[in-house]
Amino acid sequence: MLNNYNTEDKVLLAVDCIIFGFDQEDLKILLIKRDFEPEKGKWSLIGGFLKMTETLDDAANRILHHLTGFEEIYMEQLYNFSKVDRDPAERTLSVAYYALINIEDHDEKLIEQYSAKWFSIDEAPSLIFDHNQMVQKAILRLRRRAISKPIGFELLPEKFTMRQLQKLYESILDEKLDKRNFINKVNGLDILVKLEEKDMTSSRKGSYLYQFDKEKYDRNVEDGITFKI
Amino acid sequence: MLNNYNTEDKVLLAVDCIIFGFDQEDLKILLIKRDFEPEKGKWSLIGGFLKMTETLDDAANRILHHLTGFEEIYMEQLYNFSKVDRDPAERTLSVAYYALINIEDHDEKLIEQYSAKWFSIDEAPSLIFDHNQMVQKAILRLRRRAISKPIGFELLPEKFTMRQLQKLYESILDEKLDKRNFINKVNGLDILVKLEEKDMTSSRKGSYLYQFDKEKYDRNVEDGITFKI
DNA sequence: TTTGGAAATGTAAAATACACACTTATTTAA
DNA sequence: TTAAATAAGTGTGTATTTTACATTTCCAAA
Repeated sequence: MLNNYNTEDKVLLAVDCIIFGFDQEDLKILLIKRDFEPEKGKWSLIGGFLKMTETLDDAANRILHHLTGFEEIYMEQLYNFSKVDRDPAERTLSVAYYALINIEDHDEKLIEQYSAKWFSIDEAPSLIFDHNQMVQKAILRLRRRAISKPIGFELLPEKFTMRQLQKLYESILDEKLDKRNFINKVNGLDILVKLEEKDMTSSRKGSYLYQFDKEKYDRNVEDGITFKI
Repeated sequence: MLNNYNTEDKVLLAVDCIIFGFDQEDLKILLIKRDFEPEKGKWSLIGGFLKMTETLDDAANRILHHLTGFEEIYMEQLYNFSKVDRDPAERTLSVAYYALINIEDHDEKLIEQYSAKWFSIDEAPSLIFDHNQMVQKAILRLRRRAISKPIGFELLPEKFTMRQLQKLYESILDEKLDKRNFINKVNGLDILVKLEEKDMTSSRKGSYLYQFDKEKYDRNVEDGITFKI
């Protein structure tokens, strides 16, 4: 084992992003129609290549910002996919990231510009390379994270109803939850602020809006109180 | 976004392995003293570079096999470390893997040959580059895995006592566990075979040896019964 | 045969998770 | 004005899981 850095192989490193959104009904992912070879015209995750001067997180942020116009997106590194022939054009490894964004205030124009489209996760088309595998892994990771960390709120507008929150979790976990048990549990966490305001769009009675209180949550964490849905 | 693979940067990709072992008392990691620059003489994880013709798993296996002589080591990809200047010699990213091996039957000669040494995780020396960070992350991952998947057995000899198993979990989780509760829980999982044989080394009475029954476990999984310690 | 030391064993209490159905508020249409 | 429709809001008992906890058994060695 010598310090022979020069004789070692160098590879292209792609970063591909699974962008999750939630439209009040379904968990969705944002896909683009590839306008270049190989696999031109097919659907794929949004991605790009790592540059010499940036970290993987930087690259993922750059790519996400480019497509969505957002900074400060919630994002987590997922896995490095390295099958030798995964990209037929050239030996390329890809580090998958998943990101959570509030689907409501994304930039329509950018989405159009890249022929991007939101798909419900169970209606998404087949993707190029190993991107389907990436999505599967992202869903599993999101599931595990969402029950133990308060990241679901990243997918919701700042103010949301209990029902919206419940539907979000139902779509992430892919199972029906009991309304009363869910609300009891969430209230027990003591991390939401109930507002005076009501959302009147979904019913005649209207339903109270809530906000996630990050400071309260952080204090809970310090006190060893854990988030668990 | 064009298919300009040629203009993209290529990087060196290292694979570094956190090798865990268990010596009946402490959780340990295997480290080597670097015999090449940069950071010659310092302790580090064992690692190597990805070759053009192999996957990351292949590379990790190759590296592990090289040092331990084993094939079929339990192994999981952990995370990609990508700070731009993490390796002062050249832009290198590293994919960390952690591995679990039965410390008893590793190859002494190979270990010596590479000036490798086992360290208890809380007595390990400071490591080069970002390797300390890798170890920290590996410990957290191992903790999460070990309570939800029966991977602890990878660290034990084929036949082990309940007490050994408990000590193993105590050292992984870094907390004392109650003997009766632990045994009740483990027995409840219905994945161990109690042997006739006893281990006589630790007491006059001797304690029964157990074996992990993978087939039983697999059947449980099919039946939706989950492992949970 | 006594002694020392680890192995083996069970139960009650507490906390958590789960199942489950009716009332309230409000708008719109009769 | 009253009735009907619709989603919101709310609580309790039961089952399950987790936790706390102490004594007896077995064997070898003295």
